[in-house]
Amino acid sequence: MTAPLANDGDQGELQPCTHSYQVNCGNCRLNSICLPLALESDDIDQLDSIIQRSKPLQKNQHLYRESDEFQSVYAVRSGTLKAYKTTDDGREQVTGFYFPGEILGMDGISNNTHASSAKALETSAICEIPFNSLEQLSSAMPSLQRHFFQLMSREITEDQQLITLLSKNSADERVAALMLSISTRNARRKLSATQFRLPMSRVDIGNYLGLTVETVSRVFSRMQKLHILRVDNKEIEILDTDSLKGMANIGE
Amino acid sequence: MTAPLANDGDQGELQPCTHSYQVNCGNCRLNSICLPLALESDDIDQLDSIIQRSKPLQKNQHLYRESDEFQSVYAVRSGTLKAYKTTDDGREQVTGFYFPGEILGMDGISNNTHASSAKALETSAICEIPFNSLEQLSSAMPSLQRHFFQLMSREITEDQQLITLLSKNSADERVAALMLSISTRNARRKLSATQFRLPMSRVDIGNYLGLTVETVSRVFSRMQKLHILRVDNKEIEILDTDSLKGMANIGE
DNA sequence: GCGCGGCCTTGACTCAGGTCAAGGTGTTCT
DNA sequence: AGAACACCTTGACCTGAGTCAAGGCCGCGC
Repeated sequence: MTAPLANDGDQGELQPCTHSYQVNCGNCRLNSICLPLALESDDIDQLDSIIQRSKPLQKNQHLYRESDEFQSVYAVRSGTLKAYKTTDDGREQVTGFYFPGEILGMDGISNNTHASSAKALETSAICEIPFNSLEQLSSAMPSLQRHFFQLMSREITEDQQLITLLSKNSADERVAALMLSISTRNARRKLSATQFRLPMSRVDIGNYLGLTVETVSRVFSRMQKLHILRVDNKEIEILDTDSLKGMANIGE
Repeated sequence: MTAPLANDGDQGELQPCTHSYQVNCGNCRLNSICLPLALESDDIDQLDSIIQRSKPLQKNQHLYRESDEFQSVYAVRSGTLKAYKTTDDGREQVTGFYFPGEILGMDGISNNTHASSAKALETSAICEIPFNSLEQLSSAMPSLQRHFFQLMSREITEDQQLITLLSKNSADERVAALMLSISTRNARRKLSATQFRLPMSRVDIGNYLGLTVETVSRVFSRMQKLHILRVDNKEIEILDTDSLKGMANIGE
């Protein structure tokens, strides 16, 4: 195991380190999200050894593009990414937002080709996990194999949540649900569950939720009028979580 | 490899055999769909040995229910199933239809709990694949491990297709897309791509596509008037595949 | 054969959210 | 500092799909 360099241990997501990438899985403060399994530290070292950390992605840079050859899955170390598909007639469908600790790119496994594109919404640091090595390691480490099955299964259940949301819920409910989802994911990372900055634009939100920008904007205004949210451009404060949950009208 | 028994080799999906379950993966005519990998025949035998075939499910019987403990994934041998989630306020969201050769239940892996329910739309024969055994076998058989990663990844990309459909497409486009999807899946099983019987009700179709029954019905009428489809209750004939594709306005 | 219940279709009306248009605000580049 | 641009908000209007209501069709049990 490489010894962690002085300043990098808790570097975390806020100021991506541009001069050194000596983070490792053992000292990464996201590993409880990214690797929820109680891996043996030997195992962590093995996993660590296949992971590649390159220099951060700038805002709007692509991590991969639809129809690129699939080589790796990726873990977000800092920043945020959006995944999206382009439809035949050129429109975009945002299929997900990825926050630190979350894994993306798994939709490329089935065809050896990425089924969506992924683009940084802000400067973002990424861990690249070459899939071939991951497969080999998984065969040798049942707990890792299981972990990846679980990760993929979670992606499926989350997509199904979104399907239900799109198919059954009103604009208010959709936006409320997204705010709650971001809140929960923030809390998992030990950040505020009630105050945060949205990394994505209103267009992206609308696109993800199957709404127009105008509608998203009107919903925010409405929620603000009802004192459920304070909205200042991208800064969000949840004033009344219970009402927000009521408005979302869904599980989570 | 065991020699196929006299009558069971091509038993197929039409008349599920209620008196004998001596089908095996080696002689199953769906194995090119279900196991697209060129497995060694030794490997197939091993896989075959962990698969359990029980008696067929009758119409409306559940294969599993939301929040049941997750034990197995399932392959459809004959018949059709629908998977659905029940929302907090008691409404249903159909998340998928499963035809012979297709695998369901993978959404249960992440929590050891099924995230949806699965119910037979008609009498259906099922192969049960206990997940623990599958995991063990996967560790020993890299090609099987890869195959399951791919299957799960395919489920993800299909869900993302549906997300896009729900979020961006009109009622006409949604129904057209579903008809094409069923047509393609029929063709894979060497059945007619242009004539088939819908195993699901209009309610289920509407529910799956985020539409009301009335709208689904109106779309069918419209397509019939345009001579794209012939619709006689559940019997569908595609008269003009190109127009249907035009109407669907999507990739597949 | 008849009556009942489930499923499907059609019509008339309503409304949530889309579209179009205008103006505001914040950020970046020179 | 100022211009240019990207992004956000609000209003007025329109429309596709939902709702409500009625009637038809088909299969099943008696």
